[in-house]
This record gives sequence, structure tokens and C-alpha cells, in this order.
Amino acid sequence: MTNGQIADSLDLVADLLEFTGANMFRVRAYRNGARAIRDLPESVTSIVADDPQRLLDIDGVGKSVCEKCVVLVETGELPQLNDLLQQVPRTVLEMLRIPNLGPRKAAALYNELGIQTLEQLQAACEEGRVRQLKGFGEKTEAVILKGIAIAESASRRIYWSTANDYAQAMKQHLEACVAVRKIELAGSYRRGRETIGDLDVLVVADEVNEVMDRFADFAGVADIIVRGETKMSVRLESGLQIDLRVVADESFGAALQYFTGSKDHNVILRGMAKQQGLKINEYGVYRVHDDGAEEYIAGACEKDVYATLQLPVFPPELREARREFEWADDLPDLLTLADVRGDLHMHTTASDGKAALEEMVAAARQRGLRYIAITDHSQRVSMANGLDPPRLLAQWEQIDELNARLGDDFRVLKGIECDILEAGGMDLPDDVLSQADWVLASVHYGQSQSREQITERILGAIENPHVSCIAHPTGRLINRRDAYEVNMEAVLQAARDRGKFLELNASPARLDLHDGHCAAAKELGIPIVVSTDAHSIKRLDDMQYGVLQARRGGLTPADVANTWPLDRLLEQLPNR
DNA sequence: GCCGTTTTCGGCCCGACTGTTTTCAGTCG
Repeated sequence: MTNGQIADSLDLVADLLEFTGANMFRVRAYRNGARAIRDLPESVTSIVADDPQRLLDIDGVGKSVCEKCVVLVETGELPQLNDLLQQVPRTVLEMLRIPNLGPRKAAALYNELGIQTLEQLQAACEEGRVRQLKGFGEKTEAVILKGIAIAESASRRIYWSTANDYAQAMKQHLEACVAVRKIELAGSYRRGRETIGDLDVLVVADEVNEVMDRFADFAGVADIIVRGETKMSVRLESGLQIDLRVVADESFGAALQYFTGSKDHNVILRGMAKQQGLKINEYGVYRVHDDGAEEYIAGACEKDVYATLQLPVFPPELREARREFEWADDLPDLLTLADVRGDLHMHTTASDGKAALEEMVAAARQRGLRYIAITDHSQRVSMANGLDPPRLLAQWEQIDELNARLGDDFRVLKGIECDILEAGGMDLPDDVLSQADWVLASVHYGQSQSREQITERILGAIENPHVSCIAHPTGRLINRRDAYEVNMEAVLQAARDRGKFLELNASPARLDLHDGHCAAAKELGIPIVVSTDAHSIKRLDDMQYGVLQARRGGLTPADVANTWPLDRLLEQLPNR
């Protein structure tokens, strides 16, 4: 059983408990436990096999959650969860996807009217039965009817890169309003999460109504959800929700800190403030005097807010309540796009790329890179016109000629993205791979193999002396396909033992290694390579998404091999 | 249910907005 599956079960327990009106702190404890386990680099299954007591060392996991993990791992199910599902059918939870319908109201609908599905809920609303419940009225009924449509169209979380397009367009749109004096985007967008649920815009303005009118005027606004004195929310036709907050200048920093989150980061920060006799909210930091009076002491900029607690300004990407508070005295100097000197994964028209070799080289130089590796697919990937040995050797000759013309200021490495075959072993013979500067090994076929099989295949590739790096090591496609069942602990260990590199694939849909893996690799001293896997000139710009993910993993330029000067990289290549 | 430099009990972040209420509960972030 994977950590993700265990975390899902615990989250489901939390949802169902909340539904049954359980103590909210108990509910939160299960959610915290689920989160801790989802973030854990080590597999819970192997911890249980080794010594279950070690689970208690995990922050947020106590006696009860520990026992539940053991039962889940050993039996594959959880009696408590089955009991809860007897009380509350799983379908009832679908109601929680309706905006403004939370567990309390949903429980009332289920208990009072016996509603179990969205269809039944729709019928009950249309028949006017919902408005008869205490705490419900006609408007609530209308809100629910509208919400059912939203829940069904189930606008999923969008890629950060997609959110970025909306975010920049909205920023420009609002900047054109003369009343706007300051503007920042906050939320999970600012933290650079892989996916974004909604956008948060923060504004200091002379005239609130002018800004709100302008906000409502944004192209694609389908619906105004709320509009109050300081807060306004809209939904776009695409389903994306955008929240606007208008704050006073002296509160801008406090609001930016607050709305950047994460929620869990803020909970810790507020707890620390409370211990020091301070109170933090979105308006500022206040000293609480003995008589209960509150005195404003900071809030205009984020730096001042953190400084009241003797804390540095954490890069937003680190604000996930993981290790950042431990690192406060010595924050890592995180990777930036400007640090990147090379891109070691890209395709050309020789396989399934859209641009020719020379075009990719010119585009890379234009982007300020000093070196790249050309890594077309190998023969097994026939659909992508993968290269067999003669075609590959011919391409490498072409690269030699190109390098001779380019001189000292740019270098093209002779590379290949060589498939790891279903039965194990590499898709090209060793005497070919040995002539490469840079060999990526990757899985494209047989992704649904068992944990043992797929792990063995990847470990086998790491053992191959000609392999430099494992590309997109988990194979997940965000929102589309789960990671293969690979044992990443074993892969990390083997990469360290054999001195191999691991890739962080910068494509917005991949972004694996993910942040947790990056942090684990960094601890083991495994060099990470952030690569675009570009199949066209434009996609060379995906590097920015990989950099964000690397930052979330706490990586510095020293941890990322493609920031190194070429001669250092060549010296340290594992296949040399 | 978890946690502890106010420790084994008693807390657990905080405010805006809405709808259904006449002072508050629910939801959201």
C-alpha cells in the first residue's frame, strides 16, 4: 500500500467524521496525519515492516493514526472506515463539491431528507423541499442548484502554467486602473504549487469601487460570486475562481503574508505569535496588552511581519509547514532561472520534436544557455520515430560538425533518451551508449507493471555504467495519470550509490521528481538535473516551471547540475 | 486526535461574507 493510498483513507475518515459532527479538532488531526504521510519520503509500508513505533516520530502522527496505518498496511482495509461508510454512504460526499455547501448543511440534507446523490439533491431543490429545513431558505436552494452544475463540470485544479496566463492577464488588467496603487498575486500561485485551484489578487487602492468594477470587467468573467466592502470573488467561464482583496497600505504586507499561506504555515506562525503575546491577522501584527488592548506594531511589508517573530522572509515556495521553520536561521539560497546554464533533455525532428537540431541550438543560445544535450527517443519508441544505432550515430556526427563551427562559447552534448525495455535492459547496445556524452534512461512502456518489476527495471538502468541520469523518474502526468508503482527510496539509494543524476522534468504536466523527492535527493547528495524535455522551441521556456518545483524542494544552484559550468559538469558525469 | 521551554490536561488561527436570523451559524480561505 502506498503512502498516497493510506493518506487517502485517512482523509476519507476525516471527511466522514466531519459529516457525522465529530469534534473538529479530531477531524483536523486526521487531516494532519494524512498530510504528514503523503509528504513522507519513506514508505509507510516499509516502516511498518521494520518497526511501527517509528511512525510515532512523524509530526502529526500519534498513537491512533499509527495504529490505523498498521492495520491498513497489514490488512488492506480499515474497520473504522467501513463503520463510518455504513453510517454515511460515500456518494453523500459528492455534495461537498458544491460551493457553499459544507459538511453541516450536507449532513442536514442527508439526515432530514435522506438525500444521497446530486440527482436527488437537485430534485429536492426543484420541489422546494430544501427550503423547509431549518437554516435553509429560497436563496440557499438557488445557490445549491447553481452549485450542482459547477460540481458536475468539476473544474479540476489547473496547471501552474495555465494559472500564470490568467494571473498575468488579470494583473495587467487591474494595473490599468488608476485607483490601483499596489498589486500582488498571492495564494498557491505565489507559492508555485504544481496545480492551482483559484487565484488570489491583493490590491492597495484609493477607490475600492473603481477597482471592483474594473475587476468585474475582466474578459471571461461569467459570474460575480460575492462583492463586499473589501472582498470580491468572480468565476470565469473556464470555471476558475479569482478572489480580490482590497487592503490598506499599512496592512499590505500582513495581507500578502496571510493570503500567500499556506494555511498550515500560517497556523504555525500565528501559534508562535500567540506565545510571544502577539496577534497576527491580515491587517497586521498586534501586541496584546494585559488589559486586552491591541497595539499595531507591523504590517506594511512582509519583511516587517516576519521580523516581529525574529523570522526571515521565507521564499513563498517554502511556506508549506514542512521544514522551513527549522531552516529559519539559515535559509537555502534557492535556485533561480538565471542560474540555469544548460538544458539536458530535448527532442528534434529526428524523432518526435517539431524543430531541427540547428533550430533548437539557436533557440537555446537565444535564451542565454551555454550548453544543451540533444536527447531524441530510442528505437523502441517507434511511434515517435525513435532512433536506431545508425541514425543515432549519424546525428552525433552532425553534432560533432556543429560543435566545431560553434567554437568555445556553446556546446551541444551528444545524448539520447534511451528506453528502459519492458523486460529490463536498455533499448540500445552498450557499444553505442558508450559513445554518448549524456544518456537519459526512461520508462515509456509497461508502466502498469508491479512495484517489483518496474523498480527492478529502473535499478537495472542505474547499474548500467553508460547511463547518466533517470528521466521523469515517476512517470506521472498531473491530473491525467498516476506515477508508476516505483519504489523511489530504492531508486534514490541506488542513484546515490552509483553516483547517477536524477531529472526533474520541467514540463507542467510532469514536474517529477516532485518537491518531496527533490528534498530527499538533496539530503543524499544526488545531483538533480532540471530539464525541459522540449519537443519544440517554445517549450524550452518550460524551464521556469521546473525551477519553481526545484525551489519548492529547497534546491540551491549547487544541488542542480545544469547550473554548473560545462567543464565541471563534464568532469562529474557519472558515465565517464 | 495530537501535543508539550506555562506538559499528561486543556488548548487547538482568524476574519469576511452570506443567508436566515433578530444575534448567529455555516462556509470559505
